[in-house]
Amino acid sequence: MTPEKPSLEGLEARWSTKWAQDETYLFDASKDREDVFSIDTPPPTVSGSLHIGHVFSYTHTDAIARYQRMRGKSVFYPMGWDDNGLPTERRVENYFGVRCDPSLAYDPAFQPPETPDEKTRISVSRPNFVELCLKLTQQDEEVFKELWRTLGLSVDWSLEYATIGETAQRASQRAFLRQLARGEAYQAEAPTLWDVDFRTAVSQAELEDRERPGAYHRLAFARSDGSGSVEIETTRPELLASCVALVAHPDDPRYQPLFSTNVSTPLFGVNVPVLAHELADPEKGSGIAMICTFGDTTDVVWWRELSLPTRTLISREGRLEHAPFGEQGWECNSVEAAQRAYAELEGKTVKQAQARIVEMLTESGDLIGEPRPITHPVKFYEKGDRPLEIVTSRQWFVATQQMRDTLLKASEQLHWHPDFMSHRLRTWIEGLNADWNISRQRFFGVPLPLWYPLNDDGSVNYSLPLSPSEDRLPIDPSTDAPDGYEESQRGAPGGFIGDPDVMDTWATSSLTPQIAGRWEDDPEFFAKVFPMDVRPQAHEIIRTWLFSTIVRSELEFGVLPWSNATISGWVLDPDRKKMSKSKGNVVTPLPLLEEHGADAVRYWAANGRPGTDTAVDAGQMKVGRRLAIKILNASRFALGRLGENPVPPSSSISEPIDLDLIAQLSQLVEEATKAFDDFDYARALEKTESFFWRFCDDYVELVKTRAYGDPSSPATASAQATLALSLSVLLRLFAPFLPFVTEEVWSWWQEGSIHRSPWPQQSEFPADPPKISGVFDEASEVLGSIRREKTTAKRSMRTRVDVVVVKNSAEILACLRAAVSDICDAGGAETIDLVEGTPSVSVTLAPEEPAST
RNA sequence: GGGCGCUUAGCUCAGUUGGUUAGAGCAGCUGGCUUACAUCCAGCAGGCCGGGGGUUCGAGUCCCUCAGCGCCCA
Repeated sequence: MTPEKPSLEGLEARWSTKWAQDETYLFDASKDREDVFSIDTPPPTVSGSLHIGHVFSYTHTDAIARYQRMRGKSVFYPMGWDDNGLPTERRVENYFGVRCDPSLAYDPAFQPPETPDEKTRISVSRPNFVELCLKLTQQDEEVFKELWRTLGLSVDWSLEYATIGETAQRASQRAFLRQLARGEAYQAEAPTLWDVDFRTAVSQAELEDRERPGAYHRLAFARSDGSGSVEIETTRPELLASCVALVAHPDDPRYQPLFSTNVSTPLFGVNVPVLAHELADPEKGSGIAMICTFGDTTDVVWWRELSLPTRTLISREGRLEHAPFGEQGWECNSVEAAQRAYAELEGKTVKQAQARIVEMLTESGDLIGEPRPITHPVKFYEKGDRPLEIVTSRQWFVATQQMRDTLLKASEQLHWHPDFMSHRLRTWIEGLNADWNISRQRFFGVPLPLWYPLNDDGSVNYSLPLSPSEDRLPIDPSTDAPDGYEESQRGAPGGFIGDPDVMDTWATSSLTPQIAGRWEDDPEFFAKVFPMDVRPQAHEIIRTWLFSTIVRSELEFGVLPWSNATISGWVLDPDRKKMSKSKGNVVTPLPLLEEHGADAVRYWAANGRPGTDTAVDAGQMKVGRRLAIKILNASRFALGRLGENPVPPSSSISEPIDLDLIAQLSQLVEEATKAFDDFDYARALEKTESFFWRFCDDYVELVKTRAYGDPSSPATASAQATLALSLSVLLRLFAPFLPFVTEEVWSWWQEGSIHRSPWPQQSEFPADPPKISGVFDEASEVLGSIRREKTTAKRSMRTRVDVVVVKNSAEILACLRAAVSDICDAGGAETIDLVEGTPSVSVTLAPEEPAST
């Protein structure tokens, strides 16, 4: 039944509850694969803040999900929570005031303090820490879930997963073990990008360059043959003790005579060779550089390609560690002098050491001139606060560099929306310079499912890792024992130890299709959803999430994990600035949802073109709200005309203007369908919206009088049937965007959920194919002239019109003739004269009635 | 340094393979209580389509170039 005073209030709560009860969005796995539409939903990082950006991009995907569902697809639309990894660890440390100490034993009675002390962190065991992580992420997930329901995402909540959950752990460990078995994963003791605060390795994908002030220090190296010195420039003089060579470009005539000769380092007197390599930039500094182990990634390349020795200096905490001058590999001219000099530096942080060594070099006279300040890009972990160092450590890698060609081909096969986003992946793949390091020296994550045997002397035999059989997964090597061993042998000579590391969070996230699709746990189910139809995601994680997902899928299955990738833009603050916590301009979504309503916020989001950055715009939300209200009112009118009578069949649409509207409607359906098939939800909305306003402002006004007539008259039946059909079609076209208001109106006169009803099809329209005659447009034009005349005369719209003279071509007049009666009714005109001639419309208003005072 | 995207009304943006007079919404202004809606309706005004050059009968749209902004990669 149509309510007397329809309203948007409370629709979110009412309908989200009803949808949950009715399981409206339940995925039906019994359908054939071609009748399934599967979505690789991005699992939001639950420990991050709720962000209007979430609302934005998830609305886009939801609109597509709803469209596909109405097209008859069984939609696989899961929701995951990305809860493992560093952001959660950080949040847990701050929230509970704790710190993880893996050397401690589990304390089952541990309770976090009520009010955590900012300064003193309580040390807890790894299992206790993980418990706290699980506790907090569960709370966070509830908040997200509530937001998603309010927003009206048509997620099937029975498909919920978490990246720290058992299914995810099993899938991650299984995928890793299979890569290990195939030789795609390997371990290596190698120079690794290292964050000294988090004390973990990071991967190339997690790097970012930041512009930092630095200075070139010009240092003099004495030539070993006593014939003077060579001056190099470096931004990192504190690494001087780890210098293993100097390097210049092979074509550089200034240094060609020096190649293969030796020089000795200032202060420490270590003899190092002068070598040639193309990566040395003649333009940079003095054109000759010192190679240290290791100052940056170029040092690593030189070190590897020139087969240089290693003299490690930087510890995992970012301090200068002991340098055994005089011992093997640390030979120098004067052991005593080198030790004395280095004693000044040992134990200092990188920054402190630099300050001290500059003083020392100044005193010794080896620093030439003043340091020359520059600004240069420095590599940081994207979540880190201090520059990355390079330390040598044992890590597990996935061999991605050898996959370059496969990956480039995969990128080309993927359908990108928008297309140009594919460049991001291509340049990333082309620029790969390291294999994917997947081990992290952290705590809250999926453990590497490996143990290592201990030799009889208690040393670790890393070369023979022990792995569990797949049916044991998931395992935790810190509490589970490998096959053939007893727990009592842990740490004992001849026994075993567990791998202490966890996997990179992307090593789990890269398996979201496998995790959500129940890979190996339910092969039949998996075959129904994988490879998936679409991966929606943001563009800043193309090099991480999108890239790594393709890597895993190609390695395991040799196929792309999905056929489409939809890349959403960013949400900018109302001043078009990027939102960030530090700027304090992050917009939280709940107040907006409460103020404007979910449909209104969704309307704003759906207006954001695919891949386009969009500013938060309360004005657009107001427009959306107005649209929703308009839908309520227009529906009330249309359904009010039908009264208690049954909906007239579309075969009773007979009036030319009605047929013309239907023809235009049919064209709209075609356009909206095409746009949606191309993932262009915004175009579908735009077309539907502009049609709808014209429908309300012109069509409804033109046929209003006729629609009020006797239902037994064909003209009235035609108008009523047109209103009913148009309303039904328009509601369904709006349903993916405005799920609440459309469901509300649908419930007034239809059975079942609109979100389960079929997407409008051409077969619903009377004529096939319907032809646009133009009568509606022409009639609207004349009606517009009448309105303009009244407005210009500052008269009410109710003002009567004595006569309207329409001049136009015979063809158009013939077309218009069928609408004369409707125009007269809508415009309040007595007669309309149709005259052949140059196009014009003249309107004569009835004289103003004398004031009745 | 290489690449990608953007630049259209005061603001936010459409403009689909080149094709009448460049559109919408918001804001502004002027009117109107017209029985679906005043949370509304009608109308008006507002633009060298970033600059320059070229291709074409015809360019917001294609090509070249310059500038500014944003991003990706090194």
